[in-house]
Amino acid sequence: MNGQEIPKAYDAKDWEDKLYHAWEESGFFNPDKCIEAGVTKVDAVPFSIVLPPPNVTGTLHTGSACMLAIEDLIVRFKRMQGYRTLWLPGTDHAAIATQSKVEKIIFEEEGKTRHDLGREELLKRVETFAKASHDTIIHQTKKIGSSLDWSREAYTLDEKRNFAVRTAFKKMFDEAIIYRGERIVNWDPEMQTTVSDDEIDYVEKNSPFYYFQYGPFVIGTVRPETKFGDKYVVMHPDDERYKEYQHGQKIDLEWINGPITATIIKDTAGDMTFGSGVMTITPAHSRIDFEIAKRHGLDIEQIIDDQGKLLPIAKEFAGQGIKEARKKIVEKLKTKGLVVKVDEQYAHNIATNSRGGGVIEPQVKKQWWINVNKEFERAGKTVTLKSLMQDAVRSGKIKILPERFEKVYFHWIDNLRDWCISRQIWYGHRIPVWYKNEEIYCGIEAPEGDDWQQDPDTLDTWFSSGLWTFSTLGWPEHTEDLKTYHPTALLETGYDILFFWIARMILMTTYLLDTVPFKTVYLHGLVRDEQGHKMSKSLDNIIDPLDMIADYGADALRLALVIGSSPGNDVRVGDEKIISFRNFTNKLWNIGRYVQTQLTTSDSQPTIVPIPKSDADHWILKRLQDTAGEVTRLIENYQLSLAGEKLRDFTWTEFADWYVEIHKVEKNDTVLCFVFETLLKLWHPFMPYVTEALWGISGNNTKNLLMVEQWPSFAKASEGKPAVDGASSFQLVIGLIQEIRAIKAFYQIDPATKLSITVRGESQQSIQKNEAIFKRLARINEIHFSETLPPHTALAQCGSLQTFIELEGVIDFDAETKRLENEKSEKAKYIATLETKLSNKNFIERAKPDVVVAERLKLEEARKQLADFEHHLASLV
RNA sequence: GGGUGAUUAGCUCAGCUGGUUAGAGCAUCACAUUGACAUUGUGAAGGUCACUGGUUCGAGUCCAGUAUCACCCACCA
Repeated sequence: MNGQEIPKAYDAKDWEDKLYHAWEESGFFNPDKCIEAGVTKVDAVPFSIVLPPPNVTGTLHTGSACMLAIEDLIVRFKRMQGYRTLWLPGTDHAAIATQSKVEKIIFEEEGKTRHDLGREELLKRVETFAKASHDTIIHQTKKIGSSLDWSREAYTLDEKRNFAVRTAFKKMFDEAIIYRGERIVNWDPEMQTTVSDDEIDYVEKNSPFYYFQYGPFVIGTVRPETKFGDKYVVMHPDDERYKEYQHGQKIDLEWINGPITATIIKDTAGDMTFGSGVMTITPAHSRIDFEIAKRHGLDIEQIIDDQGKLLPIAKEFAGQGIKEARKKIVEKLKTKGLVVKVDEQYAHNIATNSRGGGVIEPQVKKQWWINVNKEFERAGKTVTLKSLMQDAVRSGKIKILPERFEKVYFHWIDNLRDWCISRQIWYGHRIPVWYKNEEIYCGIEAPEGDDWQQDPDTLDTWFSSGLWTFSTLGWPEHTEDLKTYHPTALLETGYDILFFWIARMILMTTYLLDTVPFKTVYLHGLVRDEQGHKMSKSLDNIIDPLDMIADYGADALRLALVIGSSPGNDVRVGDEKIISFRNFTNKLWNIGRYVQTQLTTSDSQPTIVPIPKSDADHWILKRLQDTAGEVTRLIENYQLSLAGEKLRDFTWTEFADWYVEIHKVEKNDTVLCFVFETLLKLWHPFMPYVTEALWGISGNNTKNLLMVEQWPSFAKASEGKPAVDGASSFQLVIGLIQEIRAIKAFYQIDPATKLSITVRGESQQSIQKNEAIFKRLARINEIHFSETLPPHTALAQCGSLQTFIELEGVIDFDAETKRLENEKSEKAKYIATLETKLSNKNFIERAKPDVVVAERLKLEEARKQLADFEHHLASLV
C-alpha cells in the first residue's frame, strides 16, 4: 500500500473483524497448528492458560474484558517467544443463575412455574436459552481479540465434562470424602434449593425486636414465628444472674399455645452481654441453635416447611406464611400479657440468595457433602482436603499474586466447613447416585436393572468448575493434552472468586491428580467507574465493553484496562482514559504512515538488519534494545502496567518525537524500519489489531502474521553487552537541544525564534556532525565555533557540550540576573547536601558502590552546572 | 467483632528488595502549527508522599501507633 492511500486516522472498525478472521483462518490459535507450520518448535516448552469460563447466560462485562485483555497479552507474548502456547476457552453452565433466569422469563411470558412444565421440558428450555446465549458471549469474547484455541472449546455441562464430574464424584464417594448427611443448610424457599455459604448476601434491614416473658426469663427475638417449638432456654454457665438455675432443670411456663415444659441448658454460646443473656433456641432453623442442640442431644423439630409456611406444630397458625403469621403471633402474645417490650427499629442482617434474591430460611436437610476434615493417606502421609489445599500454597507450588491474598486464602481455609454440594434444582450435573428400596448405588453409569431411582438433586456448579483445568484437557482419559499442558502455567481471574473457584480447583486437583492446577495465580482488581463505584445496573454506570470497542476500538480498551492497573487493585475506567489510549493507537498508526511514506519515496528497501550510520541511529538502537529488554522482563514478572508505560514512553517521546524528527533531516531507512517493526512486535500483545494492521501494510507479502513473529530476540540479551555501543555524543546533542528549548522557555523567548549560537570547546565535531538536526530541532539559525564569546549569552550545557545562545536584544537582563541569582543559590544548596552526604563515612561504607558512584557523578555534574551558571551570570552583567 | 488493603499533584494512579532535586496520564495555563499525526507539538504551573513517633548515614519505601476510606470474613438469639 502506498503512503498516500493510508487513511490519516486509524479506524478500528475497518480492521478488527477482518483481522480476527485472518487469525482464526491461520489456525495459529491452536498450538498444534503452530508446530505443523513450523512457527513453534516441536520440543518447545508448553505454556497454558485455561480461560475462566464465563456464564453461558452472561454478557461480557468490563471485568471479563479486563481478564481477556490480560490473558491475551500474556498468551500472545508467550506465543511469540516460542512457547507451545495454549489458551483454552469454555463456558460455565452456572446452574442456579441460569435456571432462575429462564424460570423468570417463563413465568413472565407464560405465567408458568417449573413445576407446571416438569423437569424434562424445563431442561429443554434452559438448554435452548443457554445455546443462544452462548453465541453472544463467544462473539463478545472474540471482539476483544482473544487468541483462544476454539477447537478445544469446552462447556462445564457437555458430555466429556459430565463424564469427568461423575468420575470425580464416584472416587470421592468410594473414599468416603463425599457423604450424605443431615445438616442445617441455607434454604431458599423461592428457588426451592440450598445455597452455599459463599453465595449468601446479607441485606441490612430494620425490623421490630420483641422481648417476651418466657417463664421467669425475658427473651428477645426478631422472629416470633419460630418460637412455637422453643422448649430449651440457654444461658452462659458463668452468668451470675442465673446461677440458681441448673443445667437440665425443668421449668413449667405459659407460652404461645398454652403451658409447656422448658429445659435449662447451660452453654457458652450464650452471650452474657446481649439482652437479658438468655435465649431460647430453634434448632431446626438456625445453625447456631442446631449446633447447640447437637452438643446436648436435644430434639430438633421443624417449625417451618420448605415453602416457608408454618407446620401443624403452630396449631391455629399452621399453613400461614411467616410474614403474615408474625403479627398475629405477637398480637396473641400481647393478649396473654407476655410481651415485655418492642424496639421498633432494630438493625439486623437478612440472608438472601445472591443468585436469585430469595430470603434464606435455614432448614435441616439431607444433603451431599464433601468432608474437608476427613483424614486419608496420600504418599505415605495422613492428610485432609484442608491440609492438601494449604500445602499447595505453603510449599510454593502455587504462587498467588499479589502475595497478600495468600493470607486471605489461608484464613479462609482455617474457617472452612464441609462443603454442601447438592442443589435441588434441575439444571446441572445430576448426582450419580441411584436408590432402590434400601439400596444405594454410586456409579459413573446408571446401574443395571429396573426400579433404580436416580437422586433428583444436581451438583453445585463449582463442583464441575473445580475440575476445569484438567477436565478441559480430557481427564479422566490420559490424553496427550493432559500430559502436555497440565498443570497449567497461570490462572488469571478477579480476586472476587478466590474462594468460590480457585480454592476449589486446588482442592479437586490436589485430591484427584495429586498435583496443582496451576503454578501462578494472578488476581486482577475489579473494574470500577470513574467515580470508583462498582458497576451495577441500579447505578446505571455500566460500561459496556462492546460500546467502547465500537467507539474507540478494542486496542484502546485493552490498553485502558491493562495500563494503570496493578494486580489485586481495582481499576477505574471511563471514556476519558480510553480516549487517551485511542489517541495513542492513532499515534502509532501515523508513525506507521510516516514510515510507509518514506519507504515508498526512497530507494532503499526495508531490511531485517539495521545498518546504523549516524549517532542518532546508534542512539535509537541502543534505546530500543534497553526498552525491549526491560519490557520483556516486566511482562515476565507480570508487571504489565509498567511494561506498557515503558513502551509508550519510548514510542512516543523517543522514537516519534526524536528519532522520526531526526529522520526527516538525516535519513536512514533501514534503522527507521527496523525500529518500527520491532516496536510493532513489542506492542502486539498489548494491542494486537493495530499492530497487525500496520504489519500487513508495511510488509511485503511473504511475511507471516505478526501474531506468530518471533519476539525480538536481542531483548533477551539485555543483561549482557549492549548490541550496539556509542551514541553518547548524540545523546549530548539531544540533551543540548532540550536545554536550548528550556532556556527559550525560561527567558520566554518565542520557541519559533531562530537564534544564533556559539559553540566552544572540544565538542565541535559532534555539533558539526549533527548540524542539520541541531538547526531543525532547536531552531538555530547559525552556529559559530569560537573560543571567544559575544557579550550577552546564555549557556546551554549538556555534559561536556557547551553552547552559548546570543541574547542581545532578546531579553530584559536586569530581571533575568535576579532570577538567576536565585537559581544559583538553590544549586549551591543542592551541592551542599550532596557534599554532606558524600563526606559521611557511614554512607561511603554502607551504601552500594554503584550508588556512591552515582552520587559522586551527581555532585560533579552539579558543580559544573554551578560553575557554568556563574559564568553565565558574569556574561549577563 | 476479626482480617486485608489504601491514603503520593486539581483528578486517576505508578514508584519492585530503603539511595537522583518524588514520576506519568488526564485536566489547567502559555506558545506553536503548510510537516506522518489538531486524535498534534513545545513548555509552564501544581506535592510537608494522611498524621505522630521509631529504626537508619539516609525513609514515599521498613516498624509501631492514630485518623479517614474501601473491601473481605464472621454474625447479632
